Amino acid sequence: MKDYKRKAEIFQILSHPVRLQLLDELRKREACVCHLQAVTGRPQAYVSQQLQLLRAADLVVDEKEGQNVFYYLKSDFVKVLLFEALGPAGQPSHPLACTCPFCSQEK
Amino acid sequence: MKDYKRKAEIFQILSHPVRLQLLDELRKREACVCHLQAVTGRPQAYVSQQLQLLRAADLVVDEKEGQNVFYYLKSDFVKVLLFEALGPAGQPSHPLACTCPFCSQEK
DNA sequence: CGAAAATATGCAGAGAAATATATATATCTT
DNA sequence: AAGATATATATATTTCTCTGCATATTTTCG
Repeated sequence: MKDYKRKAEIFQILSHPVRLQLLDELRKREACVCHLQAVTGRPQAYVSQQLQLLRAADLVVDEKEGQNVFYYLKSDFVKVLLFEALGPAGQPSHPLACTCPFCSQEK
Repeated sequence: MKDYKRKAEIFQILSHPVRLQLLDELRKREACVCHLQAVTGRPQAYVSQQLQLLRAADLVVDEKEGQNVFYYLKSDFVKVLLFEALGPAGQPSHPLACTCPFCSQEK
C-alpha cells in the first residue's frame, strides 16, 4: 500500500544518528544553530542541511533571533517517539555550547 | 556519539513500507507467514527475510504451530511506536487471508 | 557604508548501504 | 512426497551519506 510508504518516511528521518542527536538536544531546550554545531561537531553547512530535513518533516520549527536562528521541537508527537527510543530527556545545557555573543551573555 | 547510531537502527527497521505493513498486520492479531504473504502480495522468501529482520531487531516473536509459524509483536514498545505513526490498530482479520489448512479451519 | 558573523542553500562526486528480485536449497511437519 | 518456512547467494538498482566548496542573505558592529 502507498500509505505505508508515506508513513515509513517519518521513521526514515529519525533513522539517522546526527538527526537523532539534534532532536535529542532540542528536547532538552531550544538551541541556536551554532550550539548544535558545537554539540555535534559537524560543519555548519551539514548541520544546516539536516535541520532543513527536520523542518521539511515538520518535526522542528525555526525562529529568527537577531543574527541567530533558534530551533525547537514542533510537536508532542516527536517527543513521544524520542521518549520511546531514547528514554527521558537529559538536563538542558546552561550555557549553550557555542561562543556566539548571543549565547555567551546567557546567565 | 556511538549511542545515537545504535538507537537510530530501530527507526531504520521501521522505515520500510513492507516491514511497517507486517507490523501493522501483527498489531491486529498474530498471523502465520502465509497470511502475511497474502496480505503483502510478496514472494515467500521476501516475506521471510523481512520477518527475519524484525526478529533480529527483537520486534516480533515466532512460534511454531505444526506446519506453520505464527508471528506476533514482542513488546509494548513497538505498539506505542506504531500507534504514534499509524494511529489505532485496525480490525483483526477473520479468517486469515491464506488458504493453508490450519488457517482455513478457523471459525 | 563596509566588514564580519550566523545561517541557508546549492551542487557535485564518491562511497556506502538499502532494496528488489530471482533462484536454489534445506528443514520440518503432515 | 508435499507444504510451509528459513536461509543463502547473487546481482542490479536505487537511495543515502558525507564531504567539500561556493555563494547568498541577513544582521550586527565599527
